[in-house]
Amino acid sequence: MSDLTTTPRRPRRHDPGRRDRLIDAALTVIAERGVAGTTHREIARVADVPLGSMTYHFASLDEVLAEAFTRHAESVARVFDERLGAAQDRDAAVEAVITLVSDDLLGSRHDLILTVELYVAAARKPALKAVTQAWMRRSRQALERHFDVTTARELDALIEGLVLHSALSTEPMTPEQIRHAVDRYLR
Amino acid sequence: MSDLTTTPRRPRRHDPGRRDRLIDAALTVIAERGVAGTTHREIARVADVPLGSMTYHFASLDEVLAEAFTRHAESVARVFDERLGAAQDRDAAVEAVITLVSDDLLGSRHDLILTVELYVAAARKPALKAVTQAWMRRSRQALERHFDVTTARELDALIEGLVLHSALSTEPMTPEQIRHAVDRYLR
DNA sequence: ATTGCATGTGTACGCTCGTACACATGACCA
DNA sequence: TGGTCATGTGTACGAGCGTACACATGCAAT
Repeated sequence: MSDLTTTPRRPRRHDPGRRDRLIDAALTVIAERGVAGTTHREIARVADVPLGSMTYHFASLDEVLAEAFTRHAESVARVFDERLGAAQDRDAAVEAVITLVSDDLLGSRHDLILTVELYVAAARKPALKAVTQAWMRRSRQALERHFDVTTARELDALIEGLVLHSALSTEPMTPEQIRHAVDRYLR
Repeated sequence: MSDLTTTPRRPRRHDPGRRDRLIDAALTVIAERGVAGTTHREIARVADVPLGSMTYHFASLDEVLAEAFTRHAESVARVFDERLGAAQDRDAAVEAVITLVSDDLLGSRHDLILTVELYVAAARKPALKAVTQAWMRRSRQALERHFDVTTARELDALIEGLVLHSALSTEPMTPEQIRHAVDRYLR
């Protein structure tokens, strides 16, 4: 018992990669409390670092948000690329889309919420609008490896709708229902 | 010049329907600044009433949000009902859906933003989740007047996707593109 | 071994916010 | 016409926020 009267002053030091951990912590906070509830103090608490560390690593809270959402978009886009890149023909691509929606997109409530949070945040902050648009362009290009331009765009919209609709409903669509919707549209 | 030294003390009185005006002002503020930027003070400024008037008419800020979003959902749902109710056969219903998306939903950027804002807010506040779910149920029932249950649900998702996709893109889909997507799915 | 400097830490400042609450006033009813 | 009270108004308070900044510390280069 030595820290009851004086401030403890943490001994912690030498934490390489802390900046990365802070970005991950930011994503956790955004998913749990929303962008509105995301503060320097809350991120620091989750990452278990002092408040001062935030202002050292980031110039502003907007910078944190931009880096966090960029990481999220990159992560989802990579899965998109991989699934569609592995498909050899159109039928396989259709299966890839079904798996993508059922497993990858609807499988993680965390990612789902992050996506919607990004959408509204992008409506106000230009830096985030750029992130979403780059993401959209990339996923549409991935679809164009197997489908014509018009189909790719429409399919992209359908995917968006299926995901969002499921996310907000009390009874999310089952994999069978997803398959039915995609099949009906593509075959 | 008599109000430079002392507080002006507004003479205003007798403003029936002020509560309604405040709810409308809240919708304006939400659309312009987002739920996060919606405060008692900002709503009061837009409606040109003193701050104290907010706490008189509403028990909390959440109550304001709930009433505002309920009004928004009701307003959109009514248009939905009207368009589909007027359709006499399936072909007319398809046209109604196309008009609905192209004109009503995509026509108003104001309403579009309100809808997305409602979606994320509903993820945190149970009262708002109830609002979105009642809304979804109602629009699906409107579609079921002309389409079978499965088609109605899938069509609802497609509409959601088309709207959201257009809302976030730099180049929103044209009415022709909307028509093409809906036609492909329904005919 | 010394020291410079990137990294890490604690705290203070000014601001805006939701909410509470005391006071004003005029429409309506007896 | 006089009084009541729902409605309208101004202001204060405590909390949480972003950010700035002075101080600590140990790795690396000399």
